[in-house]
Amino acid sequence: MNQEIESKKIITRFPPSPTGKLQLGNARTALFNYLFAKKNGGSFLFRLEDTDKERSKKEYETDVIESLAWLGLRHDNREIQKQSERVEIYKAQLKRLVDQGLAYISKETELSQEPASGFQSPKKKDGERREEVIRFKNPNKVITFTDLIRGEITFDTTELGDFVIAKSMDEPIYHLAVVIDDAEMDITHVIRGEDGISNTPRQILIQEALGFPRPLYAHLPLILAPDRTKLSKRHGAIPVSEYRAQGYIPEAVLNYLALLGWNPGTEQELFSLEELSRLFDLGKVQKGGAVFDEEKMRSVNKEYLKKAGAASVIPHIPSELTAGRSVSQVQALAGMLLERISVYGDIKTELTAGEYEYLLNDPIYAKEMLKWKKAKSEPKEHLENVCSLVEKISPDTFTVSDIKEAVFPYAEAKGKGDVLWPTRVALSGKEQSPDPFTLSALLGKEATVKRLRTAINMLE
RNA sequence: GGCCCUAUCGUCUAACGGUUAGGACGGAAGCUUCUCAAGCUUUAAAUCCGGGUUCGAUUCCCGGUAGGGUCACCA
Repeated sequence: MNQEIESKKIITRFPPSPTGKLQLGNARTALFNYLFAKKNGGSFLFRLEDTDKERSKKEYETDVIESLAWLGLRHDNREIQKQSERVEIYKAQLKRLVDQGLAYISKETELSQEPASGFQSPKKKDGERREEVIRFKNPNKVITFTDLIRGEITFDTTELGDFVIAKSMDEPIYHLAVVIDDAEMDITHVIRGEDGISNTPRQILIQEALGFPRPLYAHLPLILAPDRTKLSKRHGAIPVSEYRAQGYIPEAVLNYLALLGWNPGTEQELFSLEELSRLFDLGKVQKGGAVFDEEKMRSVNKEYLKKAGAASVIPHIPSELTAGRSVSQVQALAGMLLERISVYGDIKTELTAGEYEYLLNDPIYAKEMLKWKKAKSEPKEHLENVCSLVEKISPDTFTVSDIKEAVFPYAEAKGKGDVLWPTRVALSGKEQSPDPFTLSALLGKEATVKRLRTAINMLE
C-alpha cells in the first residue's frame, strides 16, 4: 500500500478548527506540513474544521487565516475548504456505512455503551446528549500503523467500543469528517501533534470501512509549558497574533519554531523559509516534547533584527519619541534602539517603563550625581569645556562621529571618566544610559547645550 | 486507572557502537572609549537507574523509574 502512495504527488494539509486563535503549537504543525510538502515538491492544503457549530467562531477563523498569512505559510488550494459546507458529502458516506451495516443508528438509553474504565471523564456532562446518534460498528481488531517519526504503533481497538461518528445524519463528528476530507483531498501524509496518536486507530477503522487508502502518519512531539505539560490556551499558550502585536518578525518566529523539535544535524541555526524547505527531513524530527523558551525565541528574533538593520526600526518608534526630531536624529535614535531591543515592541515597553525619559523631558537629578565615583577632578570645569567644544560644532553636522571627534580628545587628556560621566549625567540624568556622544546627537545641539548649562549652573 | 508515546547540560539540541560527549539560549567571569546596551573571549553545566549484547555502549535489546498524551454526541 505504501508503495502506491510513494509514487504519488505528496499532499499535506493543515486543518485547524476555528474554536480559538492560532496558537504557536498549531503554527509549528502547519510549518512542518508546509516544509514537508515543499521539500518533496508537493502541495500544502488548508481547510477549516468547523463541524462544531457551537464553538466555531468567525472571529477565530479570521485570526487563524491572518496569522498563517502573516507567517508566510501560503497554502496551495485557492479556495479555503470548510467542513460546514460539505455536509452533503459526509451524509452520503454516512448513509453508505449505515446501508452496509458498518454503522448504525443507536438509541441511547440511560446506560451508554462507553467502554468501562476506572477513569471518569470530567467533561461527560457537556452538552445535551441526543437520544439518537450514529455509531460505528467496531470490528474489534488490532490496528498497526507506521508512524514516520516513531515507527510502528499498535492498538487493540476493542477498547474503543462502538464509537460515535455522527450526532445525526447531518452532523458528522470530527473523526468521520477528517477521514472523508483527507481521502477526497488525496492527502498522502498526515502530519499532526502527538496528541493525535490515539485518534489514529479509530480513523483507520473508518477509512477501511469506507474503502479509502491509508495515508502515512507522522506525529510531532508536543510543545510544552515550562512545567512540561502540554501548552494550551489556559496554560501558557500565546496566540501567534499576540507575538505579531509584540513586534516579532514572522521569519524569526518560523525559524524558532522549526528548531523546536527539528534540526538539520549541523550547527546552523538561522534559516530562511526557502532553506528550511530544502533541508527539512521528517526523519530528523525529535520524539520527545520540547519546552517552549521565549528567551530563545527573542534571541532568534534579535538576530533577524540585526539583519533588518536600523532603518527597519524607524516605523516602530512611537511618535512621542520622534516628534520634533530631524531625519538624522531619528536615524541615530533607531541605531541606538536597535542595540537595546530583541523585538520591536520592546521600544514601547521600555518607553513606558521610563527608560527613555531623557528623550522626552529635561532630566531631573541630584547634583551629586554629576561627580563620577572615581573622579580625580571636579566636574564643573569639564562641563564648561565640553560645552564650549560642543558649541563650536555646526548644528548641521551634529552627528555622533562629529561630536566624538570634537570632545573625545579632551576627555582622553583629562580622564575619560572625569569628563564623560558628568557629561552623560547632564544629558540623561541617569547613571545608566547610552554614551554622551550618542545622547548629544539624539538631542540636537540646542538641547545638548541647554542641558550642559543647567548642569554647570547646578554646580555654582 | 486502561491504552499509547517519550527519556543527553536549567532549556532547545548534536554525536550512521569507538569523541576530551559538540553547539545555541540562559548563567558566571573578563575585555572593549565613563555607566548601560551591543560586541568579543573564557568558563560552569548533561547521557534517569539496573541488567544484558559487544573488544567497546549516549547509541542496540529487556526490565524498572520518571514524565507526557489520550480515554466526548470537541477538534
